Amino acid sequence: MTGRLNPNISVDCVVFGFDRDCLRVLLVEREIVFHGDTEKTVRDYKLPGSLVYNEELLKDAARRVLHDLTGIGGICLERYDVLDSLERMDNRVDRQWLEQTTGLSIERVVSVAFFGLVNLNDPLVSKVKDGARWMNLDETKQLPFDHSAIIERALAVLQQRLRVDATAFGLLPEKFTIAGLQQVFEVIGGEKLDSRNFRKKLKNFHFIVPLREKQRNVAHKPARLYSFDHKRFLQSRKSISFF
Amino acid sequence: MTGRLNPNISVDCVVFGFDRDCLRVLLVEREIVFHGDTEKTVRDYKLPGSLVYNEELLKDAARRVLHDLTGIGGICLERYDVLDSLERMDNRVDRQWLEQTTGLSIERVVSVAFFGLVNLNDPLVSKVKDGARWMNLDETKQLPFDHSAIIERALAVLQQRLRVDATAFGLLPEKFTIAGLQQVFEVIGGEKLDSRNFRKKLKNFHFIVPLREKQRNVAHKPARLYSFDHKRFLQSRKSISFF
DNA sequence: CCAAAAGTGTTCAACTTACACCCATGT
DNA sequence: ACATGGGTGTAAGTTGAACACTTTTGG
Repeated sequence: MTGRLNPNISVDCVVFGFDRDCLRVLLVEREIVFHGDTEKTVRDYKLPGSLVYNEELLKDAARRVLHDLTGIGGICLERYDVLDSLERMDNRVDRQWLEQTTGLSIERVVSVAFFGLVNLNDPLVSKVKDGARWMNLDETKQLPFDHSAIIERALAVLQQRLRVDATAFGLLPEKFTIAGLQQVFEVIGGEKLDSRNFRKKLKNFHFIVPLREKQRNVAHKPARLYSFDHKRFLQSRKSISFF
Repeated sequence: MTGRLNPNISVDCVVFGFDRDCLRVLLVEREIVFHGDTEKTVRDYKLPGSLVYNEELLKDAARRVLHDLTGIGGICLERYDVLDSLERMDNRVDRQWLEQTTGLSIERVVSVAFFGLVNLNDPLVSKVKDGARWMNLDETKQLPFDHSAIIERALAVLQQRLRVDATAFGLLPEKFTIAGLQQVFEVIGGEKLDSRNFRKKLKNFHFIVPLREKQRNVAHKPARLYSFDHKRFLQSRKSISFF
């Protein structure tokens, strides 16, 4: 991307990482150098975000910024919020940091928030640039600024999507077990589900197709494997809701 | 509001007007003067919208712009979308019009969309400035640019809100009939409802309180009047969904 | 007495929730 | 043989949809 950065429009990304039995959020370390009587450096973690180019769609900007700051690419991002409070930049820290890193003079920044979801078992994604870090969701309750609230809202929207989307299957291997699928819903939904009722529900969903194969080398009754049929999913898309 | 307009950020408002048995949308006439071989003036209707001041929250901007362009004030607006396509201003007409009316040079404009809902029987709202017009929803399917789609999305969000909110009661007088309430849901939802099932559902909602009063001077069995108890509504807010 | 809208109940199908035991494998 | 997670069925309650007739008033 070339062209000029727009000093008034930014994007912020909340990327959730599914990690078997917990959810994480991708943050980037920020270094702020204060030039006072004595020079002082402060480090903290923030959501990856930055200004947008004039010729750039917001969703493209979100992907670019995410890739530049964390090294992660090729993921789906969905817009879900707009941050326009006047105090966001009042803190001077954020503004100063932005001015330092962009070389622009910053007055008003309206930020558009995106969220996405990846599988942390995928090595393409679990390894991030220096300075980026997957923080456990539980530890994000006390982030600076409004970032904790931004994450909380993103999670709520993600949970909605999960009920209606094929999102969940993006986190699973080609061949997966019902228990594996259930775990996705449990971790993201944040609550245990009854496996009998869960399976009963899936009976209606013909886009989840049983294979002849089973697990091997597990120290218990091996589970049947299933695959996700995207074509059938689109056909039956009308009236589906998980849970 | 004083200060400087930000040339990169605008708001657009979709205001629905409930008119007994139909829905309308508030549009403003726009006049574009082309300076060609012969001077030509073109008029069309657009959603009320304009640039935002640097010191202004988006929701305040939306209220201000709406009031300035249409004369309507004091209504609730909810943010529901962001319009960032690069072609929006490609048309040259929109850009030229904006530059004419704001005196700014326009490069990139990201617009944040709001919607609201008013009662057209309320005379404070049914009378609008010259150049503004309540257009029947059915007639908005062929508006220029992406405005028809913007309205369609706004309607979808409004319909969701209606199921969960106290929105409907804002359109009714202090004392209303069940049939009146049902009509709100029918007009906005765009479908007839079964009155037996509708009443049955309301039985659970103790924030709709029956009065001793009845209608008078109607040429049929007079209906009982009800009132909306906002306190009780907030208490029972947990698990409510109309329909 | 007529027109017009108000008001009222039942049945059926579909879905949700809660709950406990046997099964197939690896060690 | 045992530990581990896989897999199954039923009963009770709730919800949503369909459907027709009697009541009360004004004219």
